[in-house]
Amino acid sequence: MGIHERKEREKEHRREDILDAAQRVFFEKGLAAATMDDIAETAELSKGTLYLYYKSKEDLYLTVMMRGMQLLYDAFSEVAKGAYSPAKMLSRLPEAYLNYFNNHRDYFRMMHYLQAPQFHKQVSDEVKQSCGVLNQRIWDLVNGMLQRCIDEDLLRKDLDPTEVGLILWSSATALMLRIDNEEGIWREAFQLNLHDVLKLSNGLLFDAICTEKGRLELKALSNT
Amino acid sequence: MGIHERKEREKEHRREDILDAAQRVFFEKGLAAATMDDIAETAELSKGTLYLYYKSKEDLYLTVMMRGMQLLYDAFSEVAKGAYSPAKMLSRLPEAYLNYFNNHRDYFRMMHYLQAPQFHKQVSDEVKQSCGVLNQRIWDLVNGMLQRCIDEDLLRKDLDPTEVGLILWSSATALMLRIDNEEGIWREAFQLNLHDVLKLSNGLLFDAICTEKGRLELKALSNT
DNA sequence: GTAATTAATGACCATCAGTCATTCAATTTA
DNA sequence: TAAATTGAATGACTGATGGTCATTAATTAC
Repeated sequence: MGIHERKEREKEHRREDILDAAQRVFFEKGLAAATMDDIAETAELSKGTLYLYYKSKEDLYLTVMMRGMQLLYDAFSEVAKGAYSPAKMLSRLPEAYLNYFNNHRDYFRMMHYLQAPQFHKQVSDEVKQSCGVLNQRIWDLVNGMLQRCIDEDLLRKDLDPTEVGLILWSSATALMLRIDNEEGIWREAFQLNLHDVLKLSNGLLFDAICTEKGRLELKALSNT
Repeated sequence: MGIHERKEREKEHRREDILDAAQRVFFEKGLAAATMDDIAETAELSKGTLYLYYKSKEDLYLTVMMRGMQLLYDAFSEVAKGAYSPAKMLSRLPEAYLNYFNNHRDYFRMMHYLQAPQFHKQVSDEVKQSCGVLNQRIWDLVNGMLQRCIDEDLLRKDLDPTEVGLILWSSATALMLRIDNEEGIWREAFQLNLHDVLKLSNGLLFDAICTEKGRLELKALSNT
């Protein structure tokens, strides 16, 4: 009796098709400007059908966004599992995030539309939870790497890895958001290259959190 | 012939009344959840009248927000003009911003709802320009202060004041947004006090941008 | 007192997220 | 094979909301 299983597969397939359509529309228009009719038309389905597979527009949005979170997880995972030295790993971490920003800009953007809290109303508990789990996994991964660097005496032992991670992440993300939205403004009004500012910001912070040993090893790496 | 002038005053007064009403509603509900009918009811006017005084909901929003920007300008202005030593000024700068965040949380929030670029569509050119001017004035003020600290050999001479300002501002703001939105999450999931993280982040950055002299003077100040 | 100007109104329009009674095709039963 | 059952898909509809405009009311000018 493979009929039931075939139907399940078809249903899953349709779910993915809808998600692909939603992704195209959200990438192009952003959350607010995208309409469910747009997505329905792109998916070549009626609007009502979308609601058989996803509870709300916001659920669809977050589900697309989770694809982006998974990509980021994979990128960090690569850094963690690559057979690098701990110092190499430490220097690869910001590179990996910058890479993600440059190569998956659409996902990066999606991950930061949802800062306004009032919009979380429409998100189903399941999706909220899935998001939370993925988020936690990413942070655990980063924390693990930073802890290793502390153990190896590359980062100061008096610092908490989670605090360090949050500081590095937040400052990098804040500048990336400016690069994404305001690059022209800063170039024209202040003759500032925001990519350089991001590099400087990272450099200053790493200088401040590294041990002497860590600074030396990172410098040695950047010279090769 | 004072009639015309009286009418002008009344019109200006009404404009302010509408803005007060809008402020109350935006503070309570945020941009998305606030409706023009809410604002009209709060102002005890019909919705149509609002549009005689403001071109759009977004215009109203930004005009309220500019009150908050002015307050921030005033706070920084106070720091710049207070008869402090340059070192005192430097230490007061992050304090002033943190103060603003704590005491004018509603305005702080408003200033960060508008990250999504697609919503700027509805903003009139006049309001956009006014915002830009205020923004520029704030940055000029901060840059001036940082330049003074560089001249006084408190901050490293190889750094650009605008770059330093942007780095300090962005990282502080990013953490404040997390405090505002996610404080509970971080406390529960990672036993992290975000206020402490903010302090640490500032400490690390100041350590990295100060000269030896600057570090000593700031340390002397914090011990008194 | 009458005409002209200005302020205010609220019914109305268009858009859009989400719903649901109905349709239609595939599957099962007899 | 024919009838009955299931459930996927539909699209007209609802309610909410930003914005408009013809009409009304009030004030000023002559």
